[in-house]
Formats: sequence, structure tokens, C-alpha cells
Amino acid sequence: MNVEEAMNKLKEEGYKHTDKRLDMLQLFSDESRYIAAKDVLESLQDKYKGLSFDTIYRNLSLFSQLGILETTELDGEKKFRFSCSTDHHHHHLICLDCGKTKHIDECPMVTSPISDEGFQVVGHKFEVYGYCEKCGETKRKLNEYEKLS
Amino acid sequence: MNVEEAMNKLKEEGYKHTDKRLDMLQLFSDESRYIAAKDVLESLQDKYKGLSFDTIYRNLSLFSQLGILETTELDGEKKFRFSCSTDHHHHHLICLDCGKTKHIDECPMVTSPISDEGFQVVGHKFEVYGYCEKCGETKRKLNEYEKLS
DNA sequence: AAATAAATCGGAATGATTCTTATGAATGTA
DNA sequence: TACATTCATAAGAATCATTCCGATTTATTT
Repeated sequence: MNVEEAMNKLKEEGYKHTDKRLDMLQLFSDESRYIAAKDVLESLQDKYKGLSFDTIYRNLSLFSQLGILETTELDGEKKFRFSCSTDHHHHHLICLDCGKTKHIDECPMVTSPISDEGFQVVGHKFEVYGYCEKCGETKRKLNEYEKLS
Repeated sequence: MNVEEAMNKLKEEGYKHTDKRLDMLQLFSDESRYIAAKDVLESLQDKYKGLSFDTIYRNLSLFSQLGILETTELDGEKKFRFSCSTDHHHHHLICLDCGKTKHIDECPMVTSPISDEGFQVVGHKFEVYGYCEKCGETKRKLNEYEKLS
């Protein structure tokens, strides 16, 4: 999935092509990380001065419905990222600071699937959390600084 | 961990013993399921007429800090359950309707641990979602009913 | 260019959670 | 037991993310 494919999908499904939608998709396509609604707004409100939260949320939710974006819930916020183009099922390692992700190819539900007669299984979530190199370094420096004062 | 141990832990750490805390813990100990703050309030406000959300949230967060409760975020809400007494690391299968849980003994981070030089890993989440027997049955019946009308 | 259906704005409404301030309750000590 | 101290609580205000609504604007179709 890329921006062009996503825009085509929108048109196919009867949704309109707008500059805001294009820019939103471009934003996600540029970064392999989870982004919250407020960050999307922030990125675009220079270009679109009256940009409303409603527009952001409506489009994020539309994009998710259409499979253009993946979503997760973290730290009290819904976060979104461009759907990975790899065609195999996978999970992510996620930076708790900046949302940056890395693929995890193994899926526990594939390697040792959970099934239970008492439960009808409909989905699963496997996420590994940590700090990416950059954010880890920032934390280390801040920590050092704190110790000085 | 049981209610008594939890109350002892509170005292050890300098927190006071109150009836509300006891009842909250009792509520969790009775049920092996994830419960949201509003449900805790609902369960206790017959007995404690002026019971405030603040009390619930403050205590839930205290219990979590002390390791008395486990927590997860689901459907836009923080949910809590009594810490499992088993001493080995494990995960849960969770009913999306009522929060009921079942243990999953296998952990993907143990069977095939994820590590990455670029990321400093600090945690992970593995949850399987579904519907328990009871809620699945309810859904089936509702569905049938919808078709009739 | 006009018609129409969808998208957007702006702000109000909602729902979960946290904060604040004054009051009340539990514990330790005399 | 009485008192002081410290923690816990109530009530409601404040905050934050998210959704909803009515009026207006824009993209597409004709």
C-alpha cells in the first residue's frame, strides 16, 4: 500500500479526493511510526489554517476502515500508521517515545495458535515496547543532566 | 495474591485500611475478569451512597502501582483485574463483551524472544480477544432476533 | 455552469480520567 | 481514651481525547 494506491481505493469506494486527505496520507507514508490525531493536526495546520479535529478524526477512521491505516491504542490515545506493504501477517516493536516501529515477523498465533472451546477467538495483539536508538540516547542524556542538578 | 495479602501489602507500604478498599479488592478477587472504573463504582455505590469516581480511580491506580492489580487498555478504557496468583509469567484470552479472562501459559517473548540492537526493549503485550461461551451465546440469540424483525 | 453528494468548519457535547479544596476517618502515641 | 498526624474521601471543577451537529464549502457528475 502506498499513497497512490490509497487514493485510488478511496475513489473506488466513492469517497472524494481532497488535498487534506492526500496530505494526511503523505504524512503517514513518510514515516514508519504510530502517530496520534493531535500530531496529524499539528503537522497540517500550518498549511490549512482552520483545520478541524473532526476532519482529522473522520479521515483517520475512514482510512482505518478501508485498511489504509493500521491502528493501536497506547497511553490513552488511538494511534495510526500506514498499513505495512508486506503481504504477510506481522507485528511491531514500538518506541514508547516517538512511536517509531520495526517489523516483527514472528506471530505467536501462527507459531503456537491459541484456541479454546470456551472462547470464540476473533483477534489478537502482540506488541513489543521499548525505546528506539534516538529516543534512548535522549533519555540517557536527560538522565545524566538530572544527576548534575 | 489474595485480598488478605493485598491488604497487608497496603499496610506495609504505609497506606490505610478502609472498608472501601477492602470491598474493591473483594470485588476483583471474586471475578477473573477485566473491569473498568465505572463498573467498580456501580458495584459499590449501593453500599456507599456518595462514592466518588476519584476514590475509585485513586485506589485503582494505587493497587496497580503496588502490583495488586494488572491493567490493560481496551476499547478506550483502562481496565483492571486481580493479579494472577500463578508465579509464572503469562498472558490472557479476554472476552470483548464481559472482560472474562483465561490464562495463556505460552509467552511469545519466552518461546522466541524479540531483541533488536536499535531498540531497547522494556515490555510487551500479548492478548487474544474473543467471546466467552456465555457472551457468544447471547450474541447468537440477538443475531437471530434481529433477523426476525 | 448547475446539481448533488460528500467534506469541512467551528463549536458544542460526551466520556474517561485527573485535579483541587475542604472535610472526614484511620493510625500511632501519650 | 483522647489527641495529633496523616491519609482518604466527596463533590465538583478541569482536562484531554474523541464524537456529534448544523451550516457552509468543495469535488464530482451532468
